[in-house]
Amino acid sequence: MAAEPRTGTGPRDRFRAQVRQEVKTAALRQLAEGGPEALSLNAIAKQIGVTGPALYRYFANRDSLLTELVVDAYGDLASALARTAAAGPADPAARLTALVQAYRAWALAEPHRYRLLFRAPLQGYDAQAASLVEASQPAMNVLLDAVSALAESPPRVPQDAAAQFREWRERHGFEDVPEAVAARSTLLWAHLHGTVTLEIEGNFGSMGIDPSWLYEAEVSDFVRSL
Amino acid sequence: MAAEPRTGTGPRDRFRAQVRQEVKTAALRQLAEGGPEALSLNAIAKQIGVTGPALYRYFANRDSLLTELVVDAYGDLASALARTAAAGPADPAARLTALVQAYRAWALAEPHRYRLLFRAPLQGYDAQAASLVEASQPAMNVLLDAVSALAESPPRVPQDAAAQFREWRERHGFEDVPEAVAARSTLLWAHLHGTVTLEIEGNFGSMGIDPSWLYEAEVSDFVRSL
DNA sequence: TGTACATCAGTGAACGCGCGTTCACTGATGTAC
DNA sequence: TGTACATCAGTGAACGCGCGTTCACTGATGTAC
Repeated sequence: MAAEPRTGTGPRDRFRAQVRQEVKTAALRQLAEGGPEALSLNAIAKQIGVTGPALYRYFANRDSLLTELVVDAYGDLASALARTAAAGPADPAARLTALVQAYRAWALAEPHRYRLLFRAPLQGYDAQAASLVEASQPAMNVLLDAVSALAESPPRVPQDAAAQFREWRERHGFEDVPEAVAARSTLLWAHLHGTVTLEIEGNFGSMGIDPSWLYEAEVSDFVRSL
Repeated sequence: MAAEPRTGTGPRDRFRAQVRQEVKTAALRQLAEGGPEALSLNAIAKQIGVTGPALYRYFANRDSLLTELVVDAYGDLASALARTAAAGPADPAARLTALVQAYRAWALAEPHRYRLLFRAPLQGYDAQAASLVEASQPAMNVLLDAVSALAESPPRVPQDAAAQFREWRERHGFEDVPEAVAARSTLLWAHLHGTVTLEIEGNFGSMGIDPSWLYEAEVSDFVRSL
């Protein structure tokens, strides 16, 4: 009943890895179809043609599976952003625009995964565990870089706010990012998150509005504010 | 077993109204303490010292109760904003700042109710029903007014976006609001929502950051963008 | 190449729990005469 | 003011369901000699 005995490359290990992936895929499909809380081990098991208890060969329990999905999603979002940053235009403003669009596109393509990342912890699930905070860094990193490239002379930020961002920066190994840039990036991220959230929850849809314009205004206002 | 037989003012009606209120209060307490999904009729019944089926005297079913909580919350938020607008400073920019703070304060004071309004519908619950869209109008109204007062010359907005907001405006009886103001207000609202959401979910807390500065920057950037 | 053994995936039954909702019924409360 | 009756709040049992998780066990699979 050990959930993760050891990692090797024998035939059994490959089989394990494959089934684990199947389980995760089924879990995501379930999240996508059912409501956001629809993650039932028994239902997943049924979907991959197995009885419930069999899953305990692959995951210690429901929370472990959930955590793994969250970490995967952070990784996926980060690499989507990194890909955009790498392939995008050299002009900093255009690149930031591309990044914002990539962020939006990722959330729209898989709203259930976006929710997994930023929703309140489900039923006593321990989000903000150390491993999760760590997993969320790379995505933020890409944004920070893009804003840095844009802000030649760091914008003004009140002293006490700056102090908090200085600490945050040092705690997470972003030593080379000016605190004002960190602060400004956070603001952009909060705005982006708000727009994305409302869009994926259908709030703009029920207003009959295509929010594309909001994103454009968001970026251009932001650039002008630097 | 009729859930809402008729409304009068006899002693029995007063009793009914009182119990209904008790039920709602218990429901909110439960939402506040348990996770966001923790709304169990049986648990509510136990809390007010009654068996489960008794609740069906007062609410048709779980969804009805939920809907009523949502409508109440919209009303409460709207009146908090209206109170702020009425009592606030005459200067339009200062008043908008006060409104933003009031919005934030309401969400912080009762995060579970804020989530109730803007979260994705819980397990197949039919949000965006007509009655709910209607209930959400008054709060938006206060915001629209404040932005109107601020925007003497309506800011530029792309044609197609303007057209959508024109329709939205007419559908909801905001005929006297310029579409550009509606568009700009929506942008402000989206930004505000993002910051508030991240704050109540504890994302800034886990970064060790006091987000007050973000709200200030938000409003001043917004005012400058008009 | 063939056999013996250890490993491990998966089963089926069971645990205790909670959920929303229905139903027939009891007993108290207000109302009409 | 007193009695008869209708109204209605609340009960307790039951329905069918699903949940995460444990446990002892079977049977297949890979491995070592």
